[in-house]
Amino acid sequence: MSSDGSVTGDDEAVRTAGRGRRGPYAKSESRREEILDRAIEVFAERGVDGTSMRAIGEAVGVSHAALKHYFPSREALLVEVLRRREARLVEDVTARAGDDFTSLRLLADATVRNAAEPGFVALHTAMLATGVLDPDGEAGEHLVARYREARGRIADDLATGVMAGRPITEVADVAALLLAASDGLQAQWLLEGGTNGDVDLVRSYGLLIDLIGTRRGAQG
Amino acid sequence: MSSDGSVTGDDEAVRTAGRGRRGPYAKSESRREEILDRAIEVFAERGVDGTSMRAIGEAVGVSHAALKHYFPSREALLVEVLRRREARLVEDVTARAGDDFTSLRLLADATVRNAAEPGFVALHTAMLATGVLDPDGEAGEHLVARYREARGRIADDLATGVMAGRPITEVADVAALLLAASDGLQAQWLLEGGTNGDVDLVRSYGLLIDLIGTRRGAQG
DNA sequence: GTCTATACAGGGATAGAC
DNA sequence: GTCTATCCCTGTATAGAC
Repeated sequence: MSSDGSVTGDDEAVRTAGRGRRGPYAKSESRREEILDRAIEVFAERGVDGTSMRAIGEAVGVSHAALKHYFPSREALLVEVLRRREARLVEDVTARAGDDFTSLRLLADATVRNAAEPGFVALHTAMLATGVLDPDGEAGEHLVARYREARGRIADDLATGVMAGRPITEVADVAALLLAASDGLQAQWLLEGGTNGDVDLVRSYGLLIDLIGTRRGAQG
Repeated sequence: MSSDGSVTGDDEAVRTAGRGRRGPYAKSESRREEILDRAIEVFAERGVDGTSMRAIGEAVGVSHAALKHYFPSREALLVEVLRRREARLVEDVTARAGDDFTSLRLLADATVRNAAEPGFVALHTAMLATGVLDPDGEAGEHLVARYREARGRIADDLATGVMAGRPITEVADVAALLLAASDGLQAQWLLEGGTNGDVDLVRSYGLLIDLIGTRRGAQG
């Protein structure tokens, strides 16, 4: 689901990432990684709202203001957490899929994974709202890119698969619909208390996938 | 879409709403209404993030702390704004629908209305995230009730309409799916800059409705 | 480059005036 | 019942030490 495979997603950081030399950003990079690790720990323990800059700073052992040398804002830091998680999810799901994977199958697998990580689903929902309120902010820019890339990839796959021969606008709409339903169902699922609640995330999403995979008769 | 038709949605307030007598809550009620009116003005001018308690307080002419006598929190106040808007939307859409309205048609009409009010769509998305992060908070409680009611009503309508004869779980899943797709598409739509962007909210949602209305072959 | 100190605005909570 | 004053905690911003 990520728009790229990088873990850091930071242009400057990428320049030196993984190399042993002591370049201008070498230390920054490892420090960034450490801060992210701590942030994820705090996040796992206290949730999104509990992950304050001061709490992360405490976990790292520095003042909250020091974090701004590595992340311009709390929003940017949380986006980075999200980015990491997305990259990990893509890896895991594509690995599991083996040879015969389609976007539809990938999406279904990702949903199963999501159902096992309610904390990250909540983070995604929160960042989506943040991005919507400010599309030019860190969350917004990341999500715009991520959704564009995902819609494009899904649409391509659909166009050469189950929707071969359909008009492009319809294919594009279905791609948007697939991502939208995932986000919306996740929200209702969390609202109902997750897996124990009345909303069955995996089953409902599976229904949409079936609907698209087996549909007939739409005039086009 | 609201779980009820009330504008205030407050049990105590409802007791005296609309009556002329000077009961214990009469003054509170008109003051609440005034605050909400001002809040909506501030909200329209400065957006969700700009609608601080202090800003509303200024518009009303009191300190931000005074607002707490009418609304326990900013979250509660914004939920009330949302509630009002939902009630208005239901009125307008049902009025327009005339005799032959189904949930499917109503949902499509509501989407057209939503596309004309991006500010409120953003508010809804923001409150949804707030509710997800804390389902027991004001936003969470309202949304849980609202979605349950909406899912139930849509499911009933589907069961006696286009989905007659289908298994109940499938009908319930489609109901959740219809609300989910609406929320998710709205988010992508706002992310892409609204009506001028690459995501066509009304068209994409219409496609889902067509998909459900004309579907065949799903094994039941 | 890394970090502390500090100041400011926001939401929330409480005490107490009237 | 209505409201101000005030305090706490948060994210953010800046100055400046090293």
